[in-house]
Amino acid sequence: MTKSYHHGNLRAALVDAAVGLAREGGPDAVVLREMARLVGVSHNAAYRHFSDRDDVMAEVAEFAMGQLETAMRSGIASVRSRDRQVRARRCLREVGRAYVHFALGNPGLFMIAFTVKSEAALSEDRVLALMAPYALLNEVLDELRDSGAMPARRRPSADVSCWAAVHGFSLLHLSGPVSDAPSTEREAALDHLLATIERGLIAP
Amino acid sequence: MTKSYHHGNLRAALVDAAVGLAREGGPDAVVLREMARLVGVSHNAAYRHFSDRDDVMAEVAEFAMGQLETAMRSGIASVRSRDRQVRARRCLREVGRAYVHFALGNPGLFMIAFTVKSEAALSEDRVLALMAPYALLNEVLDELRDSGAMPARRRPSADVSCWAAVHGFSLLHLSGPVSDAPSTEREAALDHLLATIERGLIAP
DNA sequence: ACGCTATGTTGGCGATGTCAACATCAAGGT
DNA sequence: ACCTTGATGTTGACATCGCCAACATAGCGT
Repeated sequence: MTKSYHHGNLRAALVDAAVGLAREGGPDAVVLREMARLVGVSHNAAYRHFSDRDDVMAEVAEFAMGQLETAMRSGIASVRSRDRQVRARRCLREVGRAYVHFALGNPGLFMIAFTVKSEAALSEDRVLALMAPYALLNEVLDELRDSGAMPARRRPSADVSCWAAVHGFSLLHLSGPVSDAPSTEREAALDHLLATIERGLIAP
Repeated sequence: MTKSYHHGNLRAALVDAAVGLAREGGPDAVVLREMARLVGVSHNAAYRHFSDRDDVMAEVAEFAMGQLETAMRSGIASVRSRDRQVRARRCLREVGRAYVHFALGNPGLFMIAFTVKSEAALSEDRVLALMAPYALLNEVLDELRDSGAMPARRRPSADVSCWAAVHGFSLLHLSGPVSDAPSTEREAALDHLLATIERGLIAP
């Protein structure tokens, strides 16, 4: 019955295929006709489930952001400290490390997560899903302030600063001039970056 | 005579057109056939001067990096301090500010500057040209260390940290979730970011 | 049983990057 | 002066892609 004229859940299958393509070759590899080929359906079938290629991209981006969020959450979960301030600081570091590790480990997905057209009309909950990692970072920073580890006056801009640092680090290593650095060196550089940001935020 | 069969300096004209397209619409707008149309020459003419579309992109990227470098240099030139340490710190800030301002002021060019395929066979001097902004940042950081403003042990990873911060900040505002922030707020966030990084690097 | 609507399919259009074959010019050796 | 040669530009074609229109089929409610 799976071979019937109607696929049953073509949409999910197409998203799967799109995610697969995205993993392999990044944004440019997400090709509607190739998705259809993979699923065994004829081109144009996707237009019954997606309005547009951008619509597909947004779907993949949502998936990627979800993956990124769980990666960040498991980073937080790995923190064991009892002291509240120490714990808050560790959480920030682990969130940052998880972010970068996800980006470097899933380059295609990561690139797509930030390829969403701003002009594209996004539904309310889709926007919410795309912002989940950002919201999580904000929680961590709130705790950093509430625990007293960071001066409260730094809180408003801390989110952008932290995000910029790890985001830029990831991109420099993905499509930038330091993309050929060995992983041990890269890890050391990441440690230094996270430490620098932490010092900058913590300093009284 | 300019209307002769042979254009004279088609290559330069094509690069001009490509840069123009890049300014308008970013990487995707750099279309070989459109370049040819703008110059008034038939498609495929570009293949006598460029091996590939990637070759054209590399050319535009080189131009963009050149512009970025001069922007950074004029940022440095605006620093007036006499004290060596203060001066070094100001230079770092102005370089960072110039980087971000260039990115936000020339989104298309900036995006292309970091779109160069790593696999593409780049000539030695082309690689050098593409790394010029990076080299300039390194000079500034060397002076920050030599002046004693920054502990020497921080020097090795400082380049990546600084670059990551401003690069990430730029991208978050260009294609990220904070792209709709008003410019005054954006400028304040940039100040905070630069201050945070500076604190993180300077701290003993 | 009938029809309505969601879902797939076929065919086509315009655009793009790239290749192959051809045309034209500019220069230089004889 | 002429003719060859290599560089430069053109024409035409092919494959691929996103998207639109027209058509076909299946499943569901009445």
